[in-house]
Amino acid sequence: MDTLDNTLRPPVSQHLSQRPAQRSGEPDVALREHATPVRARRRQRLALDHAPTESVYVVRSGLLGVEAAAPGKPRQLLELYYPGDIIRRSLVPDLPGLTLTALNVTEVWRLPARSFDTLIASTPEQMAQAQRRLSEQHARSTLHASIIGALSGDERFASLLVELGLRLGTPGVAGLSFDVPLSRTDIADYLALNPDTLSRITSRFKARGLLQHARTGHTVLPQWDALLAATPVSATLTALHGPH
Amino acid sequence: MDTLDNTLRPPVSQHLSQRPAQRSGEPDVALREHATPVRARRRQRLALDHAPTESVYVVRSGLLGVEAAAPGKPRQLLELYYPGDIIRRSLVPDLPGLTLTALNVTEVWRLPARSFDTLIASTPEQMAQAQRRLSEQHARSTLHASIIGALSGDERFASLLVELGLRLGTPGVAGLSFDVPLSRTDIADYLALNPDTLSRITSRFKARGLLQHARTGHTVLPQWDALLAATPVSATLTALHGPH
DNA sequence: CGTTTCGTTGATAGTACTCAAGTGGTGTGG
DNA sequence: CCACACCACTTGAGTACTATCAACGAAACG
Repeated sequence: MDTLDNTLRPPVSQHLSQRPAQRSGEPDVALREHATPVRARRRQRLALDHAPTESVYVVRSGLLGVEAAAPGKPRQLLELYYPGDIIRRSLVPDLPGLTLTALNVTEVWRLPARSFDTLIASTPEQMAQAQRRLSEQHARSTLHASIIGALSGDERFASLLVELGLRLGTPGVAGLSFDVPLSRTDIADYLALNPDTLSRITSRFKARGLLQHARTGHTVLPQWDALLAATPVSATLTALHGPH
Repeated sequence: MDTLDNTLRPPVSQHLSQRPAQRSGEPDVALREHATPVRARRRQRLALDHAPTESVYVVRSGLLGVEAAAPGKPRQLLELYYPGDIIRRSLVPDLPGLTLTALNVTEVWRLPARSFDTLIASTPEQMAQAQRRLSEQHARSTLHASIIGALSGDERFASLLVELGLRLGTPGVAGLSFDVPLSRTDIADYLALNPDTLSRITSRFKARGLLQHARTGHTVLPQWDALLAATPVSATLTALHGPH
């Protein structure tokens, strides 16, 4: 089942709105001219080659993720990519079973790594913006490691809900709502949890009134403040995923 | 007890040697001129300020790490920095209790972020090298998240031993040997394990003959191949921490 | 309307955590 | 030189959390 592509919705509130792929102006017109627009459906894989044929993807809409699966280990969702993010092989470790997958209906710009590097280097603004974005992605990666390493299952799930709420949520009468672009398995693999355990956690959250969701994947977070209180890293998440 | 600073030793073998801070030539003469050399003793903290007074550190020798400690949670060692690595606030998430600490006797170059950015941008080679290094650090961060999230305690510890062996180890008659620059607590916090649990793991490793260590912190890995077999990510570790 | 897939839930097992006691090395002072 | 305290590490026993396995139910698909 395809879930809706939330990233195309216009922002609704100032504090809990989605952001456009690029914040300030459009310094990526040069990229647009040299890049190939690629549309990917849910579960579609994108090539993640090494240096000679390395591609750079710039996310335009939707959600992607890099997966790994060591033999004998459950699949892992290592990183999530939102609109504006930069994806390339050299940023990702050489793990067994590494794939770049669209979790959603997505649109990306693809261009050869060489072209990307020279284009980016052509103007200082583009360079600065790309570096800022890459720094942000690095920080998010570290934050994710921190969440996986230090928090309990409930706290991890609350952290993900906060992240998705900040990224995709639109305020409504019943609370912040959005369509979850991830399947149950995706979420479990992202949070380093067993799907069964995750199911217990979601049941607990629903019982506590922190979460309502229809089977279509549409989710409502009725108590945003309580959700923020349910994870020790809510401030960090807001800084990295909230509006700038 | 201070442990030795291994990073100044010359390489001994081709496959398991240490690397100099910079691999190819010395493209960082410009940095050297504008940077302030800073020496730090074990446990010394270095400022990790935000944008207005942000500093960039380039590691010259020794080992550093960023720590975080959410209230009510054990301390976490989020990332390790080796010679050649670039450290700056914007690369790290805004976690509670965030500090940059020297785990070792270290020497770093410190310079204002603005100066660093302009210096790096002055020549394409420096820019390329800095980006390569930052990509590598990003990949290491993701790999660490993968290790923390998917592997058992034993596998995590084996992964760390492989990492340290590749970075610091010198071949000897009894096996690969090096001085561990991390305390027991450091290791536990880095691997997201309890110190007690870590102690059990090391005992198990010693019993299996994978590890010998004197209380001075000097460690010998008698069976490198068996150690590689003890972690599913040995190939990835070798790619990121081994000689290039 | 069967078949498949996904999510839920219960029972059980495994792993790591917590608390506490014990051990060995180290440094200090008598 | 020994007694003592201190610290880091080890180890045991009990607990908590998550994983595993299996059964069940509901929705989706042919």
